[in-house]
Amino acid sequence: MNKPDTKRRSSGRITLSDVAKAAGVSPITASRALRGERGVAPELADRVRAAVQQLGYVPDPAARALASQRSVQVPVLVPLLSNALFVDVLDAVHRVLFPLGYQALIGVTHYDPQEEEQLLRTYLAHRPAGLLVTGFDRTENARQMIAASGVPCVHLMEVTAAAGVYCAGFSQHDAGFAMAEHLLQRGYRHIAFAAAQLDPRTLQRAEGYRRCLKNAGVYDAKLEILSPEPSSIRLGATLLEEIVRTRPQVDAIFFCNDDLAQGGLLAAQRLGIAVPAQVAIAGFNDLAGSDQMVPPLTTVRTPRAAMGEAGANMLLALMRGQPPEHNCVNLGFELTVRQST
Amino acid sequence: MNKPDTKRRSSGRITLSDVAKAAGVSPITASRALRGERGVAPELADRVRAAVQQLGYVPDPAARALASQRSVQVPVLVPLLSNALFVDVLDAVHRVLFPLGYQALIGVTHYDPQEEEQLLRTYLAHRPAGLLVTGFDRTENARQMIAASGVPCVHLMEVTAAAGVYCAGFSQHDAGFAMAEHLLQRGYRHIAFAAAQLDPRTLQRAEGYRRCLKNAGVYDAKLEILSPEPSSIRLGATLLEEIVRTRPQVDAIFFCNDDLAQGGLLAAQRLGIAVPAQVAIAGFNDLAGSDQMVPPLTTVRTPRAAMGEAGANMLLALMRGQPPEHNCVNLGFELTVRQST
DNA sequence: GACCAGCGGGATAGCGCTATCCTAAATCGA
DNA sequence: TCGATTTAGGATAGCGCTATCCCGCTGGTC
Repeated sequence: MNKPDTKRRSSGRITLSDVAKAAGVSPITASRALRGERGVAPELADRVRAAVQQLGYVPDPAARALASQRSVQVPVLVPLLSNALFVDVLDAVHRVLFPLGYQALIGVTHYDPQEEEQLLRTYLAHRPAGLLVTGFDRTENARQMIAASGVPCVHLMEVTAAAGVYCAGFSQHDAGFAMAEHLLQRGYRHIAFAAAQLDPRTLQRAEGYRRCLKNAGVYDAKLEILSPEPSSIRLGATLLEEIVRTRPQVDAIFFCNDDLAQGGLLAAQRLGIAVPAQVAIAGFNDLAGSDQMVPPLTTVRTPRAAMGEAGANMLLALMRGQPPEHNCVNLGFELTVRQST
Repeated sequence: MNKPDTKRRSSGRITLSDVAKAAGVSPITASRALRGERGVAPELADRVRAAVQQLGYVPDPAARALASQRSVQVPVLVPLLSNALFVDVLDAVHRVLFPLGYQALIGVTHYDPQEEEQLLRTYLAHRPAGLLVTGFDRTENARQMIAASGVPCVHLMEVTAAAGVYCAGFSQHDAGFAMAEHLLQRGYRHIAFAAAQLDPRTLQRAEGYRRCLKNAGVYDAKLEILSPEPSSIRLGATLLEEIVRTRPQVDAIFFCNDDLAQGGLLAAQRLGIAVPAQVAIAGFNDLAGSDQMVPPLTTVRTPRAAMGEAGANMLLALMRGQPPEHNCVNLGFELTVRQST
């Protein structure tokens, strides 16, 4: 009759002690064996692993986090989930981190620095193992919280030359420049830039466009149509209609994202405007469907999966205490010319 | 000179004890005050809240989880993120749970029951507060793990009459039936069903379509085109091409998802097939862009945000120990007739 | 052969919070 | 008025794991 001690709160869960007992070692040794820490005699380690198997032991992440001051969680802060762009990045991140036991926590900032700050506060309280954030644009407070926490952090989507910052992305500016250049080469001279959301990366692309057209001496500020509304296919249609109505001289439109471009293309079709004969249309990101449009959409293929993967791997190195090879990985982009320009 | 005790491991973190000390109460009272548990004199509670504010205290979720045997995490298992459908559901779930301090953990099963089982094993080890899963189709093992864990669980996307099961969804079968009925009413008699992925919900829609056409006596098994490949715009184009090539009698195509239908519509356009004059095209889910297609796509609007919201609210009730009003919420669907049929 | 670094194993003591029990004061009936 | 409840606050003891210190044992060094 082993009457349970009066004050037991046990959850019936199989604990490390159970494993240790079964393996005939002390709990600490079992712990070390499972984490592959320090020297544990191979034979003991095997016994521990066998006991784990036999008992179906699963470590308790909460206890682990509490004792070691570090969890397995990796918050990933993205602006939106409704843009396929970020979904692809997340997917790649998850694919790298999950098999290694890390938990990607998805945080949605809605492009709002205040909201991001709030999310960071919450997530940092969870003692995350690492942190992935989108771009460099955030409140001073947020920056300091990240720095003060000591949690390794990798920035996605953009690149910078700044020291001590880890990032995996590409030059949004150069990509915008490249597309504008392509349109110039095709002979267009009244090239509009239609953008939504106006997040930092969109503005960098706008700057690339601007710089390129200025170099060629064909820049016209009136041909920039910047809407703060969220990007969508419908908005793309609206923007195209507005452009053809108010700026009839426009012979090409560079949309800052493919959903806008797709909407623009469909609107052109509805209005009986020939693409690219009357107006050329270009997009950005090469989202799903752009290659199927009629005509297929010229766009810039961005390294979404590669950014997620590279960022996650870089973070992995940092979390393990190994400085990664490069601070900043520039993954480039690929101008994808199809029949809409 | 207060030399730290020899064996301090303190992380410098502000703890509940600090708050309690500042408020002049015991840690337990502070804990109770913050959780709004039992009776704590309003004045003391105020003092505690003030101390929290002043010190910038944030509770440690790991410690909390360890002590209370329950975390604030809510895993949400969805098949894919690349289908906007699930992203909308997730977004709604997050919107409900996050403000109340819960953490939605996103798990992607890739439509694979084994993978789902593995994810469940991992997530259940985290002592989640609740669980949201997609549909009812899972391994027996997975079902038992959920039941044994005692974690409240709500099923999304489908409905069932089974007792003791919580769900928020709509009848996929009836939705498939309704679309088929609409096509019949429009006078189409050779109605093809084109599907991809072939997950349980797709098959339920297929069954609805089948039942409806059989009732009308116009069912033809040869007009079902079922592809196990993942659903995509491109695949929709391929399927349409295949249908017009091999089944020239077809006068309407019911695609099981809007991405397929959009791809089909674009392919028809490329092939010079008039929609709906030569072939009518219908989709499912009313995804972004379907209303912008040329012609706009007839589809079924599904209650994605509502399912996420209702499911999360139901789970909330369960997590608080209150049985929800209904076991199963049927959120219906809406046939959205546009010009493609 | 004494000495010291290196290594494998274990005992101990928390990590920060809450479940549980306890006590003393307040409330309540009859 | 007095015992029986109820109530508010606190003391205590973990939750399950790992950081930290400790010890005994090699095995080389001079």
